[in-house]
Amino acid sequence: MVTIKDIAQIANVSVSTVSKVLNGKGRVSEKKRREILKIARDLKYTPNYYARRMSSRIRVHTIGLIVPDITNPFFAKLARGVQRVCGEDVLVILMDSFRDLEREEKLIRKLRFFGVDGIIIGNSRVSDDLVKEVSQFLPVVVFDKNYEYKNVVSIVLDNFHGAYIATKHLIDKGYRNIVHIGGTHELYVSLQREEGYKAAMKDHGLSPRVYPTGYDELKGYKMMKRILKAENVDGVFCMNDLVAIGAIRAIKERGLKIPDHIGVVGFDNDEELCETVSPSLSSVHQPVEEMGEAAAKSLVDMISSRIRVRKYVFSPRLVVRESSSGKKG
Amino acid sequence: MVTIKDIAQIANVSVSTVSKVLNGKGRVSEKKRREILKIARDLKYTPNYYARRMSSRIRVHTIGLIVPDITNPFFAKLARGVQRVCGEDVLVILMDSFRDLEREEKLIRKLRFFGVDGIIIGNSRVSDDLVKEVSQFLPVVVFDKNYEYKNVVSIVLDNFHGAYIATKHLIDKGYRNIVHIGGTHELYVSLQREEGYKAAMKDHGLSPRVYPTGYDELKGYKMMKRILKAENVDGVFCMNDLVAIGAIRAIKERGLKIPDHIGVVGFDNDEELCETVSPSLSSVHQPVEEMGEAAAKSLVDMISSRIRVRKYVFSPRLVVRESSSGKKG
DNA sequence: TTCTTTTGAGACAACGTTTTCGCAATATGC
DNA sequence: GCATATTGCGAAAACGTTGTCTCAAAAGAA
Repeated sequence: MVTIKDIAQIANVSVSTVSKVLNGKGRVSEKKRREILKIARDLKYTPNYYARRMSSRIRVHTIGLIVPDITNPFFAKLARGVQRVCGEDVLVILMDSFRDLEREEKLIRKLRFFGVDGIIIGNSRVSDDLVKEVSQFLPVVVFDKNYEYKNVVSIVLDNFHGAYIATKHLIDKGYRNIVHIGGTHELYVSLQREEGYKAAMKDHGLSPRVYPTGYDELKGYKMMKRILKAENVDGVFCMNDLVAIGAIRAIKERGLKIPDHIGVVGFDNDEELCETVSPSLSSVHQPVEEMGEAAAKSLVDMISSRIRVRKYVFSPRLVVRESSSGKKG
Repeated sequence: MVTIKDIAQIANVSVSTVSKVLNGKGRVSEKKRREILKIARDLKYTPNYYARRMSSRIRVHTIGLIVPDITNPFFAKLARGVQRVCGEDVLVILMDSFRDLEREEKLIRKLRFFGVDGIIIGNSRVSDDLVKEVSQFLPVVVFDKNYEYKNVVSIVLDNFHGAYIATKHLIDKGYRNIVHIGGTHELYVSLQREEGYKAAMKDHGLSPRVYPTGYDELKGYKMMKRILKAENVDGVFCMNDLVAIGAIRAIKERGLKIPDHIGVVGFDNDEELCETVSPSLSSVHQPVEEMGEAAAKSLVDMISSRIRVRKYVFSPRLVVRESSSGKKG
């Protein structure tokens, strides 16, 4: 590798002079400046980041982003948002923990070991202890959860509101017997969505019925099948799109029409999924990319210890498609 | 930050001794060893990666992975594969170029600037010049393209074979008037898939008909519409799943039944997509994760200058679903 | 006891930069 | 022509490690 020394030797100057020229600092004569620049170019010199980082105040920030599953469009979008704000001076190290919490812990330590300047944790299931520990050393951004630790910023979606507008939309479209297929409450968001649903139902004089289950297509399918057997339903608000897709399958199998007999609304608005399924699925959209952007920005703010916001709250909006376009008959 | 010096001071020893203990090298008395280890733990010492990397032979490798769109399941899976092989001693820096070739170039330079030890380029549209330039400094892995440069490894899928078995499958299922909705040939793979299709058709005494278009759902939809107007078709082999989804939409709109009247097969086997669309879509599966794994492994091999393979060829397999289950009537 | 070997530990250079300081040489002001 | 200000450049320390080399002390062999 060609170093600053090599350049200095060829140009017959000291390393300090070369460094000054390369960084545009200090005073160097125009003549030498040109000469040194030319040599550097000819030699295809690239500064050694590691050395540079050692000797000076860092000017380039590295931030680590850990997601439980990069294959999940939600996290892919998050990653996009984070990367979008990162110009020349920020490097994002993206890591996939494969939904394995133990691996996630390891990765976080690995990031620390590799000397990142801050960490964004995409998984809301991460343990509080870990967040506490890491935030002692580095600024941290987390999602969907509030922390009171210094050095931690929370980015949350107003899940309550999202669930509320989704439910209200079904009511407005004429559906009345609306159930909610929700999650078990180990995910904080599932609780919030449930509450939003309940509030909307109550505000309109309807009685809420919640069916907790898991978060994937199969869980949604099975639960919907059970519900159809058990009671009279004409509307379903699901805690996410996957569950909704499962529910749709169950409803179709039963010979019922969507949206004529039953209206369905999901959550997350995974476009690919929502547009592909038939009928296309209405869903609550999270501004995921924007949330990722906010995460990166606030992390950089913390790193350079500028103003610090403790919490960002984003508002969801409803994307209406065929699956909830109104009851008939 | 706590450094080795701090530990040395507290333990009343020299930095060299601390370093030896921490690295398990050299001879240190059991008593001091314990003492130093304890202090390091209490102080939550983390070695400075940058300093370490400067002074010694590197033991930890960083590899950069650039993908055009992390939101695309294909590249997300690739990223998974790459990350799967990376244990303690390898760090993956994943970057999304947002389908912007200029940005991609910048990112590659950025990676070089950040001192990665090798680069995996996920985008087969990358310019040859860039690959050439980068490979002068770093080992590079590319996909779907062959290079003769030293320091470059190619990982390719046998697209010809994939297209061949997909087409043959349609023929075996009783379809005869099979068309191919392909890509424009700026993507090398599109050419290969087209050739595979043609070969299968000719081998069975059928005449191939190729309709080149783009790579997304809308392009597939429009082209299929045109085809249905223009000629008598009972089978479609599409260059990817997105195009196939578009074709399915056009076919359904026309009032034709899949697979009864027309059989459809896609390429890439994006499970989420293929299983969600109705009828579910048969598709040629690429072992993407395995390819990512191979990429990472061979890159690490090159970095540590062990044996070097110039090219890896992977075989696709067909996943049969409803959309091609046989012609009726 | 005396000589040799082993053990434990510190001093110091090196890695490639940046940055501060000092000092000549030149330019400026009177 | 002298004092002062400015400019151009290099020497050297520092960043946190690792690794080599040296050396004293302890242990072993005679």
